[in-house]
Amino acid sequence: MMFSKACEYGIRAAVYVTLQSLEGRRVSVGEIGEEIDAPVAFTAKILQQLTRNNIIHSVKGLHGGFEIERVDMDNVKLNMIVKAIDGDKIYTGCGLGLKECNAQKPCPLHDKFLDIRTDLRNMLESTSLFELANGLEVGLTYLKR
Amino acid sequence: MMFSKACEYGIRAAVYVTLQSLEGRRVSVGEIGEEIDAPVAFTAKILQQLTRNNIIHSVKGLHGGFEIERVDMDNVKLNMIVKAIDGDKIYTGCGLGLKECNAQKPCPLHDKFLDIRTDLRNMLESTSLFELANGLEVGLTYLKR
DNA sequence: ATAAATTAGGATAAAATTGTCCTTTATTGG
DNA sequence: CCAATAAAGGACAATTTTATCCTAATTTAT
Ligand code: FES
Ligand code: FES
Repeated sequence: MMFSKACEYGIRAAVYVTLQSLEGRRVSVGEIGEEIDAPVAFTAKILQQLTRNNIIHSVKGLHGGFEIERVDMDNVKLNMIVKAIDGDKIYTGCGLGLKECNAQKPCPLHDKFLDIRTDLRNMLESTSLFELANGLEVGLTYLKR
Repeated sequence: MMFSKACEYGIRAAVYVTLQSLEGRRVSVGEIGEEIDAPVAFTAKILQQLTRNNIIHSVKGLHGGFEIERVDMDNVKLNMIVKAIDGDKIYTGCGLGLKECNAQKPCPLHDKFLDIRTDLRNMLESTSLFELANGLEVGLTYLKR
């Protein structure tokens, strides 16, 4: 609705990896797909993007899998994931579909749209994976239903 | 980025029709496509949806075209157009892609997402076509670039 | 009546996104 | 070294969204 499916999966996956890394567990693509209720092979592609962008870390081979370091749980904010997967159209795009958002030659919705986008941006830039994993840990929130 | 392409075209088209109806001019699909820089045949489909939803009015035949009545310029709010074209997933969807947004079993982003969505909703429900056409009329805003 | 203009609507086509499958590469344990 | 395990990556398939084209229906002017 706001993010692509790939991005939604990406965030859910990253949060799940965070949750498990907090317990010291490395997780496989299969487990991730299962636990966030996403197609495994597709999720694998997205995890590749996240590792290439140094958002999570992958280890090949026996006992391998995905993990995230404790510092990164705080340092990685949602906007980094969104940017890695959906690019920055969420920041540069125009709400009414003009080539780019441009205050010099704004679309009729520009001002109102900018307000909301700024809030969205602030939200994404300030929420960390750790924060999101916390609610999960205490059973307040869910990654699938 | 937030609305489908169809919805973006739909809003731009409706605003253009509003602008021209203010001058008493009925406009053709061809002119609309031209003036909002959108594919004509595709725009035609979208205009059909808008007329079926009584958002704008169409007249067939020679000197026909699209128009919108003065009262509707005030009564039609953006949320009606978005709903007609994109449905209500913008209201009911979950930011992280769970089946539906559900406060009983919320995703980790639910609270923060709801704040932003509420603002978006309020914005859409309170801005009318007339308001948007006004900025255009005085040359402050643009429907194409 | 007829011709011209204009929307309505159906059938496709093209492009983008989402999803699957299979092979390769790296790592570990025996 | 060898077998087993797991991510990386390439090729392809399905679905959805976007876009085009053609015909039908409606209205107006002559
Ligand atoms: S120009 Fe359209 S949102 Fe800024
Ligand atoms: S449950 Fe995800 S946004 Fe409400």
